Amino acid sequence: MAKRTFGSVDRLPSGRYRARYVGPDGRRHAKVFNAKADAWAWLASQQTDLLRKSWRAPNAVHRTVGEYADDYLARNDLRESTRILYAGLWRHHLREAWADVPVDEVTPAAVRSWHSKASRTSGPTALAQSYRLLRAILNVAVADEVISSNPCRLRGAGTPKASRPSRALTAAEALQLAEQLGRDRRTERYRALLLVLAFGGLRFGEATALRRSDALAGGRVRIERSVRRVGGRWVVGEPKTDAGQRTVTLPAAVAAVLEEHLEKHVLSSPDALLFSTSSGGYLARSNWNSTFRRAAHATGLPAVRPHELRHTGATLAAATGATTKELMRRLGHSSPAAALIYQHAADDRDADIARALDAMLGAITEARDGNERPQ
DNA sequence: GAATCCGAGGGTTTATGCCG
DNA sequence: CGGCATAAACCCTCGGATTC
Repeated sequence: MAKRTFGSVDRLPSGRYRARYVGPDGRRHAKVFNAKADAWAWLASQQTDLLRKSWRAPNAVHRTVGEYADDYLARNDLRESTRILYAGLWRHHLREAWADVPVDEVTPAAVRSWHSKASRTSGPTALAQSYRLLRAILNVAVADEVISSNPCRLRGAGTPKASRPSRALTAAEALQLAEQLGRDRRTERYRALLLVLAFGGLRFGEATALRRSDALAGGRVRIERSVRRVGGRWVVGEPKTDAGQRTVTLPAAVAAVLEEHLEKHVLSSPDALLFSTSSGGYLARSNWNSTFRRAAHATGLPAVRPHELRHTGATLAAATGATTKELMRRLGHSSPAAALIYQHAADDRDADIARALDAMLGAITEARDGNERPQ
């Protein structure tokens, strides 16, 4: 049942009348009048403003984009990594242009001209992300009803162009890289890591969080955590869902290399890192990247990225005919979307399926001809 | 002493998850 | 499905250590 009146009017001890209502900002607004009718009239006018979307919270109109940004970044429901990312976007791409502009003076034209100017100095992704951040910040002002609509209306400006897809290395290329790493005694300790990434399909952060005690018998590796760097500090995370926690079995040849690696490069303590820097700390991605790149260059492989090793692991697993569920488990995915990509990548299998169908059809034909079905 | 590599830092870009 | 949040990867740079 709908409320019959908007707001309420009550009588104060002084004998005057006070009109009150709860605004879209969740706060209660009030004004005192001498006459009861004036109080109701004021309520009616506020309601009209609300319906016309022209209602403005008192004192909020003149807040600047910078003030809204500060609030936005201070929200406690942002993860630290996101806050760091957004703070960087704000500092590098938005602050100079927008910090001192009152939110109600941000026009679509101003946004457009900022965007076209910024497109000359920012990369496409940074531009799209900072545009989205600006839009998100101003959306708070819209929610506050300080402005009636968001001036960020550039079509498609929030979605950067997709980059080129990454390719998976072949098993042979991965082995070639491993050999290359083994040639130099300085990079030899990276060889096992490369093989584990390529044939186990582990995420880099999962591999570098592995400890001696996670290497189980039978070439199995237990993945229970991952490590990443947030704002210059190492953060070891336990996966929130069960999907990330899993045990991956490595091919025997890789397991053998890992055994050797354990003897030569890993301290004896059960919690010694399996793949660490020479000083025993977590392996930084940038260092692994450059080592990887040098090896790739030395073997004459076309441009490859370290992450493509994971694609290798995934694609090879898919090519063995693993089901979506099996792939998800091995890769630690919580949704099938990613695993499906690899299954498509393993489309070579289609020919095998066709051959198998041929065999079945042949068998049926033979049976119809009265022959025994060959077993 | 120059060349090369390692390790670290920080900004940028991509991938994935989640939710309405 | 799109927007947003977040995780993860990429990329560049630089100082100091190591090797040649």
